[in-house]
Amino acid sequence: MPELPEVEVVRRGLERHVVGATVLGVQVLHPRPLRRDALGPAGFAEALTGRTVSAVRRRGKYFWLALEETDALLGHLGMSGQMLLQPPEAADERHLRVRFHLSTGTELRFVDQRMFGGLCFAPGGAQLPSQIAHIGRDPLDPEFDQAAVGLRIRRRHVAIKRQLLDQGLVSGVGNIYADEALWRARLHGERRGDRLTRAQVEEVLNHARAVMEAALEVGGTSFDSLYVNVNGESGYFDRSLHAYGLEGQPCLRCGTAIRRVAFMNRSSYFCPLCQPAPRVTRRGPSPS
DNA sequence: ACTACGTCCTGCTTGC
DNA sequence: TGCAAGCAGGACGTAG
Repeated sequence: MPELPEVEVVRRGLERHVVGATVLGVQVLHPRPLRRDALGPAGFAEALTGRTVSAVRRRGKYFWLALEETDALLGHLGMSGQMLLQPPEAADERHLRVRFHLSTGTELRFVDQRMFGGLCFAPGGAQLPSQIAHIGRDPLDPEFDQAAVGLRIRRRHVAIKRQLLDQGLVSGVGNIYADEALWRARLHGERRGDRLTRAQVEEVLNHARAVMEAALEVGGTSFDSLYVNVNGESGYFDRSLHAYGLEGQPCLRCGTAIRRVAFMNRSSYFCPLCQPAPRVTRRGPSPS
């Protein structure tokens, strides 16, 4: 599942291979990935044809191809999306959704099995598409204001894991890196932000940044064959995880079996000894 | 205004 | 054997 490091790997690949290229044609093979596009498949194709990519940018898990520094092609990989550069003679991928013919002679292909991802045309969005104006800066952004984010976290009566996953607060952190950052910070995900110290919040944010930077260094994380970077090469990083997906395995710090609990229609993994649950798990007014 | 939960998707895995 | 349910999960719409 692509999270921030994987998307950054894709961004870099696109930056290297498509900046300067002109879109000669667009073929939409499935309407679903364009569900957030205002123009519809035909309008989408028309709006992009003839445009030249001037830059490739990213915020959190979103990336966009700036078109002559005015409009943009905005994308999100969802759970299983890929941006592949392929020679025209390469066979269509089973889940090929959108094909771009480029002036470089290669094809840019959006492939997405589960179709949680998508593309859309962003008028005037070269610097920052309006569709993602509500997305917060990510911890790898030079302008990420950690003190301000920390303050917001400590003002909310919301569990720390929910806040880490709140893309409007801090973007780029998904379920995997949230669990990893919490394990490193020895914090249970149900601990409420307003019950944490400034140092604890600083620490978990620092760990979130550190684990994503480490993943980026080795080319992104991959847990199955669905994620493939822009060149078709799988990323890898799963060996460095200490909590996510390790139910029943001993915690590397204390040896206690890692536990898995249901959380927001997904799972949370944590060490029950190193990351003790808060005494009050139910939400509500603070006892006074 | 803010928070929380259900829904969207497909394919692999698990269980009866 | 075959089918159904479970699971993965980011973002958004809507309900509270």
